[in-house]
Amino acid sequence: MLLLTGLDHITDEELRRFKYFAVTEFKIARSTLNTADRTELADQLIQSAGAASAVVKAISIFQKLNYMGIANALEEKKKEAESKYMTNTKKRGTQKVESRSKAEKCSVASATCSDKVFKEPSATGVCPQAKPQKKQMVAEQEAIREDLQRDPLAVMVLKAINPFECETQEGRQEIFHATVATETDFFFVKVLNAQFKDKFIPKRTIKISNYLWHSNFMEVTSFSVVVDAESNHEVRVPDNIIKKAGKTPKINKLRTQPCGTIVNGLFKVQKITEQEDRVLYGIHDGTGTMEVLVLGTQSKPKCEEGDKIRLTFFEVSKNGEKIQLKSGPCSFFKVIKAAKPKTEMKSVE
DNA sequence: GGCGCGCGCGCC
DNA sequence: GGCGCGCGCGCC
Repeated sequence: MLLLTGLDHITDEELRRFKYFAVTEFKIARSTLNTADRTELADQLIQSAGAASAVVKAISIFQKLNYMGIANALEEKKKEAESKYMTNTKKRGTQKVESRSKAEKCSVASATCSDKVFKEPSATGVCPQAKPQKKQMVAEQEAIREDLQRDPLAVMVLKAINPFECETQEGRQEIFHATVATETDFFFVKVLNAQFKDKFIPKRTIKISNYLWHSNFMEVTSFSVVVDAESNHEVRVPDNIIKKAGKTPKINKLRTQPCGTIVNGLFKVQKITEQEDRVLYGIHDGTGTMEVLVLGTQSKPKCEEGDKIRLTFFEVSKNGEKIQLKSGPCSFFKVIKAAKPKTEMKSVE
């Protein structure tokens, strides 16, 4: 399962390079390797070297290919799995029930989970057919190297929106956004695997590890591990933080925020400018006005002056001297129609 | 010392 | 979650 998780995170081109090294590292015929897909490859590696040794060798290949993000993450997962195996072995027989319930709590997308995942790779939510663009992949690995947070962080879920389809580095997939908080802070989360939705239930405390920290938001990927916290380890979030987390920021405040700040909120529209591949919305509140740029809306939602727009995961962005809110690849945009004024009386006295 | 801004709280 | 009020702090 560890292997498969690692292999799922590389492109087809990288897979070919992996196989090139695998021929010498493992004693497998090149012809057999070449036709293997990710699942078959993982199977062959294990057949050839045994599960434990196959992981070690795979890590060494990832290191040779300089895919350090993946190598490190695999190494970490391996250690995790080993320590789990040790405790399970010790407890076996006396506390079998408890260890099983632990495994069940663990998400399907986690690499340390039951071999069910191994037999059904589609259940991991990672799309093996995806052909990410090379440049994006490099950027992603950079991010993994710099921002991968391995230590579990306990947070309380404040809010989670319904999953929706969006274009990511791994192709088109279901993602969702959430807001979570610790005792002292709240932050927004981008979850790139809709299977985690059943963990992101408001008021629940969850532990997230192997997530990416993007300076102003958290990114949970298929590589991350999300588990329910033990009932006696609940995070208690003060009311003022909960309230602040859900508030729409004031426009004058947004003007002072650095580029890249993630913005969620409900705004009143006063002007709409439609262009071919984009729509500009003029928004206002009691503190000022601002522009919202929504890119690439194939289906332009009908919006009129006076309606409101709900923005999720928009970014503060600079367009020349002008500060605006811009949609990113994973932004969510919704028009909320203004309440219709009471329809005209049919008969006037 | 006065004014203004920002934050927190409570009501709707 | 929006809105409005009040309080406290910092600057002139």
